[in-house]
Amino acid sequence: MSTRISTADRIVETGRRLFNTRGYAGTSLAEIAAAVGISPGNLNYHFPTKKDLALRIHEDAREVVRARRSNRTPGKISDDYVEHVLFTMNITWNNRFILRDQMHITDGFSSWKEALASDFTEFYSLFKRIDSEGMFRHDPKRDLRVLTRSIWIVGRYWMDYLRESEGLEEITWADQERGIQHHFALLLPCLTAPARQEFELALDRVPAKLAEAAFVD
Amino acid sequence: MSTRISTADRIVETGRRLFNTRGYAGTSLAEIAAAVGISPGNLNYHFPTKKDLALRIHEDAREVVRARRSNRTPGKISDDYVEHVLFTMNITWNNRFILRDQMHITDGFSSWKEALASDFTEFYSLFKRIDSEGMFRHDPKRDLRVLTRSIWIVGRYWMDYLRESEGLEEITWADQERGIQHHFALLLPCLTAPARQEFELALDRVPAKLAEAAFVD
Amino acid sequence: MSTRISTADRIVETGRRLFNTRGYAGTSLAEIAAAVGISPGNLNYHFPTKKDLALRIHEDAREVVRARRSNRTPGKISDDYVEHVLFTMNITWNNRFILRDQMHITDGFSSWKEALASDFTEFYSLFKRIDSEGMFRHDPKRDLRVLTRSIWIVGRYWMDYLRESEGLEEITWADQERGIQHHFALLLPCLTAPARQEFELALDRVPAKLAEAAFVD
Amino acid sequence: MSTRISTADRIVETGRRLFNTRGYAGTSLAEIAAAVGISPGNLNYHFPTKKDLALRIHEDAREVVRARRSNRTPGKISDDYVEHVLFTMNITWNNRFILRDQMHITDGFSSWKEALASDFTEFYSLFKRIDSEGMFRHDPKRDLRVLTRSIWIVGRYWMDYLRESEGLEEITWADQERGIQHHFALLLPCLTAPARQEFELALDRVPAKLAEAAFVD
DNA sequence: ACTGCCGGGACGTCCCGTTCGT
DNA sequence: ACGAACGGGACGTCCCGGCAGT
Repeated sequence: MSTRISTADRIVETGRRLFNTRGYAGTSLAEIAAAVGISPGNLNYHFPTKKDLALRIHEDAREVVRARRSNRTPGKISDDYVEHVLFTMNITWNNRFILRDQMHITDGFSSWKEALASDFTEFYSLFKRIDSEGMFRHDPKRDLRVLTRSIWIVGRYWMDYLRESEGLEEITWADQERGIQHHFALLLPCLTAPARQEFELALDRVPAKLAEAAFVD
Repeated sequence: MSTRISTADRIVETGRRLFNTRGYAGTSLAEIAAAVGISPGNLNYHFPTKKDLALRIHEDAREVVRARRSNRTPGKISDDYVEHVLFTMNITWNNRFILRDQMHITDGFSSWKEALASDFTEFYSLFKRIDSEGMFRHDPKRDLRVLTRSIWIVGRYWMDYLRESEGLEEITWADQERGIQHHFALLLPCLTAPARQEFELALDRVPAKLAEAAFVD
Repeated sequence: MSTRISTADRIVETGRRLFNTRGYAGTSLAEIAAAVGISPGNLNYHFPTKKDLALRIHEDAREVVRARRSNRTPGKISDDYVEHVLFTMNITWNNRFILRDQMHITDGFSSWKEALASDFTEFYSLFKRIDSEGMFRHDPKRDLRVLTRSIWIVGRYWMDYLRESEGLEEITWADQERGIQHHFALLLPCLTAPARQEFELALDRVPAKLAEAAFVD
Repeated sequence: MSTRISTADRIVETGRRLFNTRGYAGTSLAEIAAAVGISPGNLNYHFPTKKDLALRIHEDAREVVRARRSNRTPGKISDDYVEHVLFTMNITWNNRFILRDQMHITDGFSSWKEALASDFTEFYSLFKRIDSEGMFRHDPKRDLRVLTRSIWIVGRYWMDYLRESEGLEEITWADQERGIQHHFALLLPCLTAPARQEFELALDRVPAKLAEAAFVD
């Protein structure tokens, strides 16, 4: 509520934004300091090393993931599904430099890989709920794990696709909605008719929940 | 024909490999020169500028795309499909730095984005062939373009997924085969029973064609 | 009298120790503050400038010299001799950075050179006492001043020798005793037999006086 | 003979001179580059690291010591003695920063301590020659090793003494001659009358040999 | 075609000294 | 008296690009 933000947080925010758009190696600390409006010396006071700043951004992101996981109460499967997809898309987009520039900041970032893994696990449990609720059409050949991973990949890389192939730098709600629809294009053919309807309705219920999403940029 | 490779080509190969693994900004010309086994001055003789080298790599990649497109004769839809997926996975993986480090080398690389776009167009035409051959199960709600794009994304980012989530740096045939299977996990639920069988058989016919794929690393 | 040491004094002690071991230019104020357990800002409150701290250390050392000179009552020549050597060895070792790093802190340190000079003068007067008491063997070629200076140098640099050639960082009483013995190896050949005995006995009387020496580290 | 000196050697010479006068930590690479008349970038080409430069200077000095040791033919004991003292004084003076600034460049410099040790060993063997030639006056209490070390210290630190106590920065022949005389003030009282005369004459024979000494500054 | 050498500049890091608030 | 935060500047390192020589 307070408009006063600590210098350290302003650095973290600016750093995350610049690292995302210009890359980790392509962003100089001088640029960050200038963008924040502080001196390079002061930046060094808060984050002695460039990697320290990256690690802090990384930990903040992990904290957001942890906070969501503990504060969440399960609801309708379709709502949970949409919420999960939106959250994953956003958190990965807002911290995309971490994965993109892994090679420069390898040490200490292994946990982010684990974050991806646990995100997939959570996504997979949603599919098992769908299955246990009998919403899948009968298909003896279906490998649920493979199907889940394929669809998960679409969610993970949807925004990268937008940036690379469509040249976007700013993400709007419409972009996210398209992401959900591309999800559904894969999921819905596997569902029974009532289940399809249920999931399509879930998308309409989303905007009201949008505020809960971890929107940063 | 000759086993002797020109210095320029060795530079291009080494540069592509290092740019991919260490990033464009994270790779110094001195590193490339050392990896090739030549002096930095000599590298400068062949490529006056770092960006010149990147542009050359880029053009070589485009040339590979062009060559495939002109030398290709349509075959069975299922075979063409598998071949296309493999080609796209490889060409994008082998030149992933171009998209990843767009921000540093913006000028002259827009054409690579167009290459991706035309690749999608080609992929989309395959789906239209599948449709015209009546292989799709009936589904009035299907948006073919959206479905195509979703599945295309899985192919485009499959290897990025392997690197990020599974930590792979070297790609084997098994990894590519899994990529195809994740494709099929999405495509097959939309097909009629005979079409499914046809596509599953196509995968078995692949290894013989592997040599055609643009394998580099 | 109180066991409570003022912050300023703790800074002076820590600074002297660090300047000696790591060098003046090689010791940052942040390191000193951390070693003392205070904030850099507080250090700046007590000593506005790095050189101010160095000057304070310097003055404290000079004060020790002055205090000894005024509180001292002459005794036996041999006892006075040993006491002087010990004092000189210690005071120069404990403040060795002052001479070593002269070049960085030239202003205001000329007086320390004068302190050395007057120390030599005092040492020389001891030799004149030895001479006037008829303890020197007859030697027409002896230049008393040159002899004095040579022996003085051994005392001045004994501990530097220990550090450089023997790698010592901590000085024990045994090390100082060896210093005295190396003194005697030069002095005794010039003395008469009874004088030699007298000086050798003086060394045994030392430990009781040890507390008087300016032991700091 | 040639007036053309390689850039690397000019850097080494200038670096040694500046490190000696201003200290290792107190000399910036920019200063050295400016003094040599080259760009900072070029300096980095020849010596990637400041420590690399220091190590090179160090090795050059060790090489001088090795060269002298292998090219030397023993002569009169008195001449050898004077030659050794002069050489040691010069080599330590010309590279005094190495010992003074040990703390900043600890790694890889342990060999210099060994150089000091072997220099002392050589000096000690001279004393044993003096002894075996019956030049020492009879003295049952003499500990030859202790005497040798005491006198060695005077030689090792004579020039440091000149700088610290007499404020010298440039060394002349007169300064070195005084160093020898201070040596003799300690050595001669231990010698027989003819031996004293022999050693005193040796000093007069020196200037002709001066060119052989490793004079650098 | 290839090398050694070089200049200029940028970046990450460090450090000193100051100020504000308690 | 003390600490958190800050500004400005310097230093070591690195890197790109160029040029003379062969």
